[in-house]
Amino acid sequence: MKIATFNINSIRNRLPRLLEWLEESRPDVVCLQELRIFHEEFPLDAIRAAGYSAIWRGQKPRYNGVAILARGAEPIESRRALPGDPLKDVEARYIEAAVDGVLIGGLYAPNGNPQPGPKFERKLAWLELFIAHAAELYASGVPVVLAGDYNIVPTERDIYPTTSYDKDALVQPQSRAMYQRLLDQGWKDAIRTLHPDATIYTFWDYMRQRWPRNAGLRIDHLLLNPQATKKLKEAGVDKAVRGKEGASDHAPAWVVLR
DNA sequence: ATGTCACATGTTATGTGA
Repeated sequence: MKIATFNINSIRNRLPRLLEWLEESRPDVVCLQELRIFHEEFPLDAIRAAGYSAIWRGQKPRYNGVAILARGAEPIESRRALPGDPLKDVEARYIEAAVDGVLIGGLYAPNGNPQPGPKFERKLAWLELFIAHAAELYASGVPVVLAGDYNIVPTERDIYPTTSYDKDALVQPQSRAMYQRLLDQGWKDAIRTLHPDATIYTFWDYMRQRWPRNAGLRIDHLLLNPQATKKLKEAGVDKAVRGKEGASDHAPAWVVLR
C-alpha cells in the first residue's frame, strides 16, 4: 500500500500534472495540500476518471485546502478539522479518514511567516493542537500515518547549506521543538527511518534558481505510529515532479506499507 | 531588499500569502 503526500499549490492550475503523476506513481492513497479552491470547485470527475475516490475541504477565499484520495476504496472520513482549532471553519488544514485499515491524517500546518508575529503564534498554537490529537491517534491501536506539509525543517540536514532561512519560521527552534515532541511520542519519520543520512528535499522555492541549484528543504513528512512502522517497506520523494513545466514548488513524498 | 508564483480586489495594478 503506497501512501503519498503532495502539496499541489493550486489544483486548478496543476490538475494535468497531478493526473500524470497519479498514473506514473500509482499511489493507493494521496494526501493533498494547498488545493486553493472553493469547496465546490474540486475536480471530482477528473479524479474519479483517474480511478480515485476523494474527500476534501476547500474554503473561501481560495487558500489552504486539503484532500484524501484513495484508489479502489472509499476513504471513510473520521474528521475534517483539528479538534479544538478556533479557526477550523476558516482554514481548511486537516482531514482524516480510514482507508483499508490504515488511519490517514492529512495536514497542512500554518507556514508561520513572518516570524515573530501573529502568524508564527498561530503556527505554534495549531501545532500544539496537532500534537494533542496525534497523542490520541498514536494510542488507537491501528496503523496511523500522519502525512502532509508540516512547514517544519526538522534538522540542519533537511535544508541546503545557507543562512538565508535563518529568520524563517520553518527552521526556528520553537518549530523544530514541536516536531521533536511528535518524535518523542514515538512517531517515526518514515523517510529518515529508512534513509538516515541521505540528502532529501521536498520543497524548492520558485525564487532565486533554487530548483536548478537543488537548494531545497524537507518540510513534507509522513509520520508513522508503531503499528504502521512495523509495515514500513519503502519511503521516498518523487523529485522529478518538481522539474516539470508548471510544477508545484513541492514534490510528492511517499511510503510503501506491507 | 531581492527573487517567483497564485489569488484577491476590481485595476488596467497593487497587495497578500507562501
